Parts: sequence; C-alpha cells; structure tokens
Amino acid sequence: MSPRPARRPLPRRFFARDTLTVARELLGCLLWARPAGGEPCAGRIVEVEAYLGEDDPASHAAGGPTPRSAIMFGPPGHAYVYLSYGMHHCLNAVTGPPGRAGAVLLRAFEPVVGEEAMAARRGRADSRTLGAGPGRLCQALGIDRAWNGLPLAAPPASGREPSAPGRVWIATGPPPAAIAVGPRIGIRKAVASPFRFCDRDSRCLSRPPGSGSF
DNA sequence: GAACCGATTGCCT
DNA sequence: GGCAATCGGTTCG
Repeated sequence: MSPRPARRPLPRRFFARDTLTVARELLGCLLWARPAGGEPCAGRIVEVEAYLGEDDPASHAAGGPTPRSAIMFGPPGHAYVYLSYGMHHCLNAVTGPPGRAGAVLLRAFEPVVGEEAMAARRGRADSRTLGAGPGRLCQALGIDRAWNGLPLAAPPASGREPSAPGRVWIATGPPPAAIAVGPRIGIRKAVASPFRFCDRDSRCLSRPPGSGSF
C-alpha cells in the first residue's frame, strides 16, 4: 500500500539553496496543482534540469535580467512559467538566494492524484506519457503563463503573505533509489553541462536517463 | 517595427 | 527519424 501523498508545501528555505542541490532533492517530491474549477492533482517529480544564473549560457537568466527572466532573479520558491516554441508551457521553480538567478525546470512526473482529470486535459489516456515532458506536465496540470510568479513554497513564518496553498505547490515525497545524471535536453548552448537529473528507475521520463549516476 | 529563434510535441514518412 | 506548428522574447536596424 502506498502512503497517503503529502500535501504540505515545502518551506521557502528549501528552494533558497544551491540550484543543483535543489534540483536533485526535488526528485521524488510531489507537484500539486489546483487548476481553475478543478480538483487538486499531483504527480511525483522524476525528471528535472537545473538552470543557473548569468554564468549559464543555456539559462534564460544569461546576460542579466530581462522582463521575462526577472522572476528568476527574485525570491526563491516561486513559479517561473514560460511559453516554449509558441505552443507549450514549461514550469520552473525559482531557486537560490534573492538577487541570484536560478531555476529548476520540472520535466516529468508520475501521476499520483487526479490522473483521470489530467488525462482529460491532455486529451490522452496513457499514464506513462501523461507527464513525461515539460510541456506535457503543464498541460496535464492546466498550467499556463498566467501562473508565472505564483508561490510554490510556504512563505516564511514571520511573513505577512497568506499561508494557504495556492494553485500550485510542492510537497515532500519518496526520494528515488538512484539518480541518473546527464546533459540537458533540447538546448543548443552549454550542451556538455550535466545538469539533468532523473529517477533512474522511473518509466515516466521524457527520454532515457543519462549514463551518469550517484 | 521587423527578423530570428527556441529549456517541445505529435504526426508523417 | 524527420519536420511542421506557432508566438513571445530578444535583438537588431
């Protein structure tokens, strides 16, 4: 029997650390989303990529802040959503200390809660590919550019921000037994950097795992 | 303003 | 395996 999935949002300090560390530790966590007019859905994160700051040529933060990438320079634990290839939305978690750009692209999940609703949004039933890819993941959860900037984490206890989970958040979950590491997918710059991390044993990856591991 | 390009996906051959 | 779809962001003139 699998345990009841955790729902409590991770604290903001989880995301305030080094982007590569956050990326690895997001594997196994539960991504929750509550689309407008829909019930909460969740998936177990099995594939992520780290995008660093101005020193990472493949990052949208390369070359300093722009209107699009400004969110990556802001406080950690927020959603960075952008439109890819004019068609697909991609969801990132902003990482690192404020002022220091960084984000983790959520590339794939395994369906956990609300699979039927997610499949309906996708227009396809196959659970293997339901969330296997950054665009598919967002489509399954009903995430689009309107979600850009939403908090993903619980705010600091001393803050004045509302503590209730919003439309999207991340909770703890069962970590993978083994993590595979490899180069990021689909980029044309910094192709050698091994910043992609996946649950080696998951069958819901967007592509086969990289050969590296730890 | 115009041109170019992309952290993708699904369908076609 | 190849390639079209499709549009916001960024850069350039």
